[in-house]
Amino acid sequence: MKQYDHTKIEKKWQKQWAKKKLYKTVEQKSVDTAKDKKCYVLDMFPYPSGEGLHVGHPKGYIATDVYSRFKRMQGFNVLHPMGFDAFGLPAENYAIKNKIHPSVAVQKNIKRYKEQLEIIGFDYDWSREVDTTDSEYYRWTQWIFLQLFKKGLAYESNEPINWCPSCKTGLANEDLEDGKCERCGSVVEKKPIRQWVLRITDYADRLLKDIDGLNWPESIKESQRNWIGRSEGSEISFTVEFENGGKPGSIPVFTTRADTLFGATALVLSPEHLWVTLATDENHKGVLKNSEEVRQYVALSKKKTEIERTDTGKEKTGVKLEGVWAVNPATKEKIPMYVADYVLPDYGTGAVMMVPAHDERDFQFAKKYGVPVKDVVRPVHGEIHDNEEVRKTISAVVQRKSDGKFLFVKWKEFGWVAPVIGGMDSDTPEQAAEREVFEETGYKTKAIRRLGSETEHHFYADNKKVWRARFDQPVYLELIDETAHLRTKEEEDRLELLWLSYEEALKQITHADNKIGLNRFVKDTTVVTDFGVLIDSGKFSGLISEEAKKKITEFVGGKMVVKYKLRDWVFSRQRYWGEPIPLIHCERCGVVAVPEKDLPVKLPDVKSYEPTGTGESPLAAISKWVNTKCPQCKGKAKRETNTMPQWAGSSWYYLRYMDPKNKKEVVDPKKEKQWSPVDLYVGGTEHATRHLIYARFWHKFLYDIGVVSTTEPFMQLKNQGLIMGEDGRKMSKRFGNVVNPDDVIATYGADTFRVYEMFMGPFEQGIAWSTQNMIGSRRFIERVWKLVTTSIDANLSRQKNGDSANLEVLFNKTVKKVGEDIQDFGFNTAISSLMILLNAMEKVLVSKEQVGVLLQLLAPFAPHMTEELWSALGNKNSIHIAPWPAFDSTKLVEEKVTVIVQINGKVRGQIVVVKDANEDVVKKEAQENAEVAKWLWGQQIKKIIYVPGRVVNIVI
RNA sequence: GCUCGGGUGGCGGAAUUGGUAUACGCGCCAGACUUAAAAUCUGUUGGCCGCAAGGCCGUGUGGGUUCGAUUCCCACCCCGAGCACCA
Repeated sequence: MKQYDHTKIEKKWQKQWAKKKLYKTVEQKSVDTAKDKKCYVLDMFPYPSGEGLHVGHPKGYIATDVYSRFKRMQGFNVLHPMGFDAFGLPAENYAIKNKIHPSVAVQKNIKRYKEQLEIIGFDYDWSREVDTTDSEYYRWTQWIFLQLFKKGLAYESNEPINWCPSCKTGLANEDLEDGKCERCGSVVEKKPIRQWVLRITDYADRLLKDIDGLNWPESIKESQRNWIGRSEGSEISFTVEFENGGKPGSIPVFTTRADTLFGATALVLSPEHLWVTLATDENHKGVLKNSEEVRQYVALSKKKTEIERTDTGKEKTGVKLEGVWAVNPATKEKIPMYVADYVLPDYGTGAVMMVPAHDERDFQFAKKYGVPVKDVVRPVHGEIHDNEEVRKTISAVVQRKSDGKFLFVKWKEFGWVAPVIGGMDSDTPEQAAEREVFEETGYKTKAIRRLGSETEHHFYADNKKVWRARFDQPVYLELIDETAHLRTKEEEDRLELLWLSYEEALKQITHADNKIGLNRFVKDTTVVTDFGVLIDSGKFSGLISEEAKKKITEFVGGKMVVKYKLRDWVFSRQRYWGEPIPLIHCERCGVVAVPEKDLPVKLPDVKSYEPTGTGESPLAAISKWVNTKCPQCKGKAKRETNTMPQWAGSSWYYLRYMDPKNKKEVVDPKKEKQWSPVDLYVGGTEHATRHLIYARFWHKFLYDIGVVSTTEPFMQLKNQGLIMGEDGRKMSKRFGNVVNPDDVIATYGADTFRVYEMFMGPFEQGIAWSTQNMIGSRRFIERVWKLVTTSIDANLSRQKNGDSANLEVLFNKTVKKVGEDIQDFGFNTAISSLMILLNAMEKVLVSKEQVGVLLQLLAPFAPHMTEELWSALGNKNSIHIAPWPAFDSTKLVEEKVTVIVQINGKVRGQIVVVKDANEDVVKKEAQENAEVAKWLWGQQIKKIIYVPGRVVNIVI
């Protein structure tokens, strides 16, 4: 028996495979027939850092490798390529820090990554490798940009954008994390600089809608939906009038709650709102009486960082605009105007109507600044039924001063705990509340105030057996004295008095609806943000919110609109290491596209590439490169000096793999049709709202201009869970817990490494590395080695007790399960069933065929050792192109099955019966079983349930 | 706060349409081999009570549906992720 020498075996086969071009993908002649047997398996290509790979990085690559090998064995024409993404900030910052030119550093890092990947034994077709920094690649990145430019989807802008003071460049919204630069953690500023922006918002609707059809993890889909942030609402104009007699103007607001328009008691503008800017400038003195105060407030809020500005916990601030007012278009009432920085400038119209009664933020502001609160929606709880008995009630909130507890009653007959609730006659809610509290509890009280508006409840009154509608007004009352007066005997028998703290009350109150008044009092808020029925809203009173939105919008001449949170993609970086934006600024013709024949616009090779920090790219200083001729008028012109963001190259790389050497176009349409779309895409969750949105956007654009044939690039997406360090923390140099795959592979072998990473746990779940646990995988590999080599040595006639024929069912089951598990990424259970099979095989005499099947099933996971043993078995061709084993679906169940016998659902015994045993026979046998009979002794059997082949349950 | 995931032995984790909970692996314990150790092999291993036979309890908590619930329904608690003053 040969010793298992992983290093020798792995080197040998990696060399062989490369030599024989085993994994080279070829296009098939006929697109139509090729299409249904193709499989495009894609990894998110790495961004090669100077650190090299740690053991966590290859997890996804191993998974796609297993999957693609499996698919190849199933006869699919597999495309499984790999490449490198290397433009952008991280590479440039690394280069600056280490004083190596980025182009040199990147090539060095790529080389190191490739070496590390190669020893793991992947089946990549390296002849298709792409490198986003190669000018032959970025020629096409630039080409796509030009198409966007030509379609008007790339535009120049000077709006304030996110600026990272440390990286010295503008950033897209997607590049921020909690208002900080995602790369370096610096707090970003708002800075107006000239920049190129892509109109991704034009695609917002399609990007959102098409999410539904994707076979992606729910969490990623949800992240994208959140990020796009669609909301339907109304745009409504408010007339503005001037105290000094100026000409009235109007300001549009965006709202999703037009149904609350009658409750709009102020108009609020963001500090950046154009109207505010105009009203406070030199030319419009006299419009605002407090112009200076407003100007100062605006200046102050512009100084705040994004984080300070959008901190939800912070108290709201603002300034009233004196000397002007707005007119509520529904009520025609004059309402005050404020400027406040809780209103964001770049969402909706930058102005909102303030409805304190039905919006949490407005309520906070209104309370502080004394804006009136007007309730216009009555919340509805429960569902409306026909023939309801209607009651108008009050519910009383009574607090005792001495210990702060609240008064409740317990209904002795039903066990209900509730506040005092009583019917209203012709009196006011206050009078009714005082009367009811006294009658039911004997306490004298004084009503202080109503707690918000009425609430509406629909419920089934159990005690009276009727459906009931209740309109309830919560009222707060003060105790006149803390001693209760005598109650009638009748009341004493009916109701028990309880004094409860707020927390106790929340727990004990038996009907959730009865907590409303108490909550309004304790939390000191009467805000109702739910939909309901309109009240106090003129002719719209009585309508439900959903209906009223549209009708009120129409009534005031507004329109229904859709808004998105998604912002256009800030696409230029004031940095060196990126694709030059292929545009030319001509003194006469303006912005002109570089002619396609002149692409690529190569990044000039320079010594000094540090960012300038002025808002200009370092390229601007290279006059030889910058100064050029206008392609149209041949006059003096300058090149655009901004470069593209890191995400440009990765937004379309999956297309280039289909046709990596094409000099004439992005991709040959025939090849595109054969391979598109990507069938399976694997990578980390960190790309949820950047790469995966950008790539979808570009893909849809390319679809629109006829470059690609599908509307979505990636049909199925899987996220690998993170591998943490042995200490449970994220693997990082800082923690000293990084495990290097090269070391692991040198000691234990690539096959062990691969099997372990797939066996660790569910693929999509994060998990800590454990070298100890990995040894279990090594043992498994060694046991397979031993089983196969001893079988070969003994000429496949090892004598053991038993007979390999007994394994037939297990083999069929395992073949089925391993195939299914790989198909849906259940690698851990696939390996577990292979272990079960091995355990069984070790105990009996196995045939050459069976040994072969074991190796084939294991081949995608452990490609080297299975190849070695496969060839030792006498096979001439590679195991990796051998057809995947088939199973016999008639032989998935043993001839004899164990049926458990339960009595009243508890397992009391088991019987062995033939597979298709007659139900009555099984039931009879079950009762005769000695263990079971014991429990049945002297009992009356009520019922027997039989689940074929599984369980007999006897009910006694 | 909203949304999406997820809570199962000492640990990683398995469990078809509701049908023997803890497969497989790690660790632990015991045994074999060895002068010894490592490696390997064999066996045990959810908790409680019991000498034992055996019994009871057990999938975050509390209810419910069912002959039977890790699985379905309701309420709640905890952990992870995304979004968050988006009107």
